[in-house]
Amino acid sequence: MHAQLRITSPLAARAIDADRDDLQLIGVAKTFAVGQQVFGEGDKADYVFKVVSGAVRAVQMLADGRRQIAEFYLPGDVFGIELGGGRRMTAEAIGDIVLVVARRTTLTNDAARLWRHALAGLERAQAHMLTLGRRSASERVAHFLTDLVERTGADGVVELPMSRQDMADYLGLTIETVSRTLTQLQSQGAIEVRGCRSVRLLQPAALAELCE
Amino acid sequence: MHAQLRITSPLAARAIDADRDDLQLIGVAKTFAVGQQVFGEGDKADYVFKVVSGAVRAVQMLADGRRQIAEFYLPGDVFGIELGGGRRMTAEAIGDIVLVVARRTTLTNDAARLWRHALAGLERAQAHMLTLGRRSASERVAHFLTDLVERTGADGVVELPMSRQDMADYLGLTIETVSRTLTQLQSQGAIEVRGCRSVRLLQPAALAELCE
DNA sequence: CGACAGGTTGAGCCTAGTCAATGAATGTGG
DNA sequence: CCACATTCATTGACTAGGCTCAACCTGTCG
Repeated sequence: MHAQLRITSPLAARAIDADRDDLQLIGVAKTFAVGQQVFGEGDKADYVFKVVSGAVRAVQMLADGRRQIAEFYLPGDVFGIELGGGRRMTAEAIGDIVLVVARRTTLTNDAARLWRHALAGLERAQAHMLTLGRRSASERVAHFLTDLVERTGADGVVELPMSRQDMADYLGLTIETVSRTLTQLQSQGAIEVRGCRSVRLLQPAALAELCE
Repeated sequence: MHAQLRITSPLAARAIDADRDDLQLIGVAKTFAVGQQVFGEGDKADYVFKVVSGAVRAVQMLADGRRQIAEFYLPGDVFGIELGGGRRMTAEAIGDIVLVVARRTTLTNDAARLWRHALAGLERAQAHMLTLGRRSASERVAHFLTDLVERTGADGVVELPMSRQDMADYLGLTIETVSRTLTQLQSQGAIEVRGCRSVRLLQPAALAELCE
């Protein structure tokens, strides 16, 4: 169940992260196909990753199949920083992706550079707890879209890399509720759903209001 | 709204954390009264804290009064590690507490020691997301009690430092649901509620089953 | 073009929330 | 020490938001 982390193309150009100021992640590029596991729960946490292209989901499962997505990682995001005790999440590719992979040990001297990524992750997790614990379905969806457009959105258009099921499992809802909520937001004129993987925000202010 | 962090008793014995191996937190002891704010949302994040006695809640609020408690900090827990951009939480004393307070700058050279605390916090936050997103009321309460007894419980008795409202806001429920769930678990013989601040776990196995 | 996975819509149900009343515990002043 | 006030917890009746189950639709790809 462990995705092979052996570098598949040792001759590939050694990828040095372009965003040096952010994280001098010296590693190698690696490609994963749709649905492929980057790492699984219980694996040794020897590597740290940075998304180059595509999106990754961090998944937790209950025995009966209930699923919670803790986070989506988009291009530029660093993930996989953990204590030694083994992965507590499964990370899977949503669509085909390219990551930069670096040994954790390589970065030990460089730990300060990972510091902010770890703390940023904590902050996002805590913010998401508020959503999961206290927000209504429409607030959750509005928050999700607003967050995505801030992270990736060109001129208010969000290209959703993930399925409805992924959205639902991230937001603590069902696919039906996500779908109904999108329809409802559309009929209110707040968004335009143009194909199920693309949403345009027509009234960002209306959505922002739902966020607070 | 910012709790005074000026040290109130400069002559107090300089507290060097007993748990050296864990975190060499060299700071001063400081006392807070019931409900007193340790720090508030927006404050500068200049200090790091460790709980000596009592319990602390980390609170997030929405404009309309909805409240989410991201975490409870119990004796031994370190909290308040954040990026520079200001507190995103309010931390409040539950009952009278004693903390050890250390300047963040004091610990910069010592950052590696805070590393594991930050990552442990991230892990706890991610685990809690699963609870908030995907578990039923009885599963949430069972999880909460099991967690507490692991962290503090002597022989299966949990002394709850927090009110029902705090529990509800941590679990993403209402006080009524928390209360009803406790009653229900009691009538199932899983727990014994002995006064509203003390619970004895009679069938930890039954609770553990609800946790997975 | 047909098949299939993924998405939407509808009907009914159920869990947890809301509103309200009662009960227990804690604190204060006479 | 007791009476009272106040806050917190429990219980009940009812409501509602989101879930379940099921049918239908859409888009994608061979």
